[in-house]
Amino acid sequence: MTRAPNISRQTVGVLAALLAQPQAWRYGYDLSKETGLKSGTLYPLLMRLSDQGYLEAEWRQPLQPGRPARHAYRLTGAGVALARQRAEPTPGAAPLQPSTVRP
Amino acid sequence: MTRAPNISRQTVGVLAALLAQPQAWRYGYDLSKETGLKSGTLYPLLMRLSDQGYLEAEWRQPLQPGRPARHAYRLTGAGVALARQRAEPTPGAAPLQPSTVRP
DNA sequence: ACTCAAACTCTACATATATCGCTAATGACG
DNA sequence: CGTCATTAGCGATATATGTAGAGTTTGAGT
Repeated sequence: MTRAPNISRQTVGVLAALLAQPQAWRYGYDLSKETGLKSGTLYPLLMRLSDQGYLEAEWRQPLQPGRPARHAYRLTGAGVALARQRAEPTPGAAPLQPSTVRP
Repeated sequence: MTRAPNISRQTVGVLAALLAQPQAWRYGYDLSKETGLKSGTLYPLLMRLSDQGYLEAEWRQPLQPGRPARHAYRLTGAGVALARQRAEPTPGAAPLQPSTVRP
């Protein structure tokens, strides 16, 4: 391993958005508008987190025909833990060693 | 009525494309590439012809999730007749009165 | 400090359909 | 010929997700 995964500003932003309502299913399109990320950044990011077990993903049928189906995402238990770790750097806590941050 | 419907170059182009294989179901996206028409021109046109009974339309589920469903179109009997009328101006035939062109 | 490779971002493009608002073409009628 | 209503075209934008390839960032090891 030459680099810690899931620590980028963009990833942290998505985790924070998901952590705001940890049990809600969120759509990629809505997350992209909320975080300002473009599809080429966001969707690979969501797929990575999903592959790593931090998100669960589900397809939803479109309400209107002619619109694409929607991919819904939600944090798993591990995802909530990761998001808390990244989103709340525990300001007054014990000095955080760099290696602590990596899973 | 102040103007004859379905006589524009664009409409005739679509009718000609459909007439090439009169019983095949064709997708809007493919027709747009074949005829060079942009979506803002093509889809309203297809919907008009469909509303007027010249086309039958059917939704097809996408092969991959995440892609939009496809709207398939095919000429009806009336559609074939209209397309022949428009596509083959019968060069040596009797002089075509303007009113003949209107349905 | 320097190199190296994995992890990641970003622009552009592709898939498909549809609506909105302004403009242009058409042809009947005066 | 000019006016006027109807019909249609067209660019822009929206809905949603995804891939490709080039480039950047990061941190471990030297």
